Amino acid sequence: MSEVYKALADPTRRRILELLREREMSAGELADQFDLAKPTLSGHFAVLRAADLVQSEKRGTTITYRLNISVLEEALLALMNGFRLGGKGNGS
Amino acid sequence: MSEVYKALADPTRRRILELLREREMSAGELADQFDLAKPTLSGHFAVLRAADLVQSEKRGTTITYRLNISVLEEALLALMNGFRLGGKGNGS
DNA sequence: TCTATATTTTGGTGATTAGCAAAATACGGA
DNA sequence: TCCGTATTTTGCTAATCACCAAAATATAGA
Repeated sequence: MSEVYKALADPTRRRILELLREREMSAGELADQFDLAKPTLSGHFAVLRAADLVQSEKRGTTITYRLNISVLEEALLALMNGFRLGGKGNGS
Repeated sequence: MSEVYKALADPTRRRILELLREREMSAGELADQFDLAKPTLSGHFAVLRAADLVQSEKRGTTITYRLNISVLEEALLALMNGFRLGGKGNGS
């Protein structure tokens, strides 16, 4: 669970997650959105995978990444609840 | 704003925030809750202050830390909204 | 002014991290 | 099997980070 926070700490990774919110994308497509070398992005993907924030599917020579929205949601809700932050009302 | 995520990435700092949710505490009181040297905690306080997640008030020789709940709440809500995560319904 | 207490600042170390180039892997097609 | 494309792995460097001991700062009280 702590891996989620670590994953979110990096701005590039947050941007990757935002991009994946719109639609799933291949590793190469994602890499094109950044001014970074592909191995660098590949490392970021690995961190996001380790945190289970994204799922990957390999088709042919291409790897498609998809946002694992439930993990992100649970992590943020856990944090909100940990601090008794209800926002729009948490029903308690 | 990005400093908030960095601040939340460390488990010791998250624990400090949880402790401050219960009640405000002095630097020394907080330090006693951890198995870490005081300068280490002092560094964590500085990170939390830089992120504006805590406020400090000096009275005599003692510095009292208090949770800045609104900053934490705004940061988490911003993240939730950024990912269109409503949780219990975001009224849109 | 001297001492004790509370806290931060300084200076240093070891671990982790983000970045890159180059090499390796995996796959599809000729 | 050989080639080209997509992606990851490896090996490295520079920067950041958590941690500590020791020194510095600030305040209260004798």
